[in-house]
Amino acid sequence: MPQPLTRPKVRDAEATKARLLQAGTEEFAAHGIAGARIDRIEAAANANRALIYSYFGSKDHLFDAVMDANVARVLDEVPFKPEDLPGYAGRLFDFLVGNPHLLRLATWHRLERADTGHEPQGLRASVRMKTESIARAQAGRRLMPAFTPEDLYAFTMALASAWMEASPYAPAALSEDQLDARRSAVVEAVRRLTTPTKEETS
Amino acid sequence: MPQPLTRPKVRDAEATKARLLQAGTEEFAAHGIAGARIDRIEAAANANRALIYSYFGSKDHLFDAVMDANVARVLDEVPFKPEDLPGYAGRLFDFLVGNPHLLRLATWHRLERADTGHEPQGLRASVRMKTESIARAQAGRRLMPAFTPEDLYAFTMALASAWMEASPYAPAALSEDQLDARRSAVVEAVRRLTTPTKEETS
DNA sequence: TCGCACTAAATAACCAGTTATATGGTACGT
DNA sequence: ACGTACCATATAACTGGTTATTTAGTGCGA
Repeated sequence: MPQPLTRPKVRDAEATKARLLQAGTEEFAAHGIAGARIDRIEAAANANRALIYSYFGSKDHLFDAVMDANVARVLDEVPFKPEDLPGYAGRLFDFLVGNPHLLRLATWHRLERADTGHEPQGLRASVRMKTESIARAQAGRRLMPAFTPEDLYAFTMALASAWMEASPYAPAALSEDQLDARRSAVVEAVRRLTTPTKEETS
Repeated sequence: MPQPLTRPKVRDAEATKARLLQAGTEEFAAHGIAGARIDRIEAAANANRALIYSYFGSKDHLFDAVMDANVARVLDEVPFKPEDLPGYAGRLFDFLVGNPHLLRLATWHRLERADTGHEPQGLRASVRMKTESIARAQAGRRLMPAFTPEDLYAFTMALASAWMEASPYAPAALSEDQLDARRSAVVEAVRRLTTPTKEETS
């Protein structure tokens, strides 16, 4: 990560934007907006700081662009099926293990940028899609109606990321086995939210 | 919060420290460590900035002191019984609703201060006490052993604060009824983690 | 030759932390 | 009762370094 990104031989605005986004992702994930330093991004991206301003407008807007790009990745790479919320939780857990800065970026966004009204591109629509499909699955009796769709979605997200709230930044501290055990526990927990209890009848 | 705190007529170091802690709590909860401004704390506390340095040493150490004070409050005011994790989740939920900056402070701590090695006074001991008492309750068959004590504790915390991860800073947006409904959902969710499912026998 | 990618240097504001000084209370000597 | 030396509390002004953003260009590539 301290290694500066490599530049193509020819001038390429798109490639430079990509490098700035990559360097911005790491810098913002590590330090947040207020703690991020333009000169560190400049150095890591191997690009001149003025380009940040001509391509993105400001430090804050670079953060927004970083958020948009990363949220898009999650939405693309973690498929969602309302009938299989435990599986979704497991896949989300895996994704967060593999991409530890994502949770940090999302958290910085909530803390530093929630009141600005800017929301990551596509996030609201995606959440609505998910809760509505949960509601349809419940109406079609393919899913327990014990919780509202919003609660069920929030709980699933919370459980999938619960382990990180207690851990330090680097997840490498956990062994393969410990990681598997945690993943199973998360899946099992979500299963219990979507499965009838002893005294309930379907 | 923009209203400066009132000063006693007589000089009183303890009262000044308390005002600095109070002003620091609000400033740090709102902006984090990097975003907090000494001159704003100075103004809000109605005290001189140099006192921050003579009483606490630095901006970072003031943050640590703020954390210690607030963590102590939670530990004091939210009683824990391993046999009643759903009730604990409900009480924690209530406390977080009543004290919205606490979750923000804890989050800033995790993001900005986790790698410094400083931990809030008494937190580690309290967590150990809780997980160990969960383990004892499971051994004594007063609690389902479906999850490890650590997982059960982490999940309970995550569910109690799940609603905030999705909401903006001010929780005032929710009506009394919505709040009650969310609280019930949290309690019910934790109950399902500690109760046998249909196919299980005690 | 024209536009665009890119650069170095400048700028102006900001900000954590320090210092030199003042002030109020208090204990003690007389 | 009175003065005064002493110390903790408090303050205003300052310092030196940092930081986001702008500007005035340079030169590549088509």
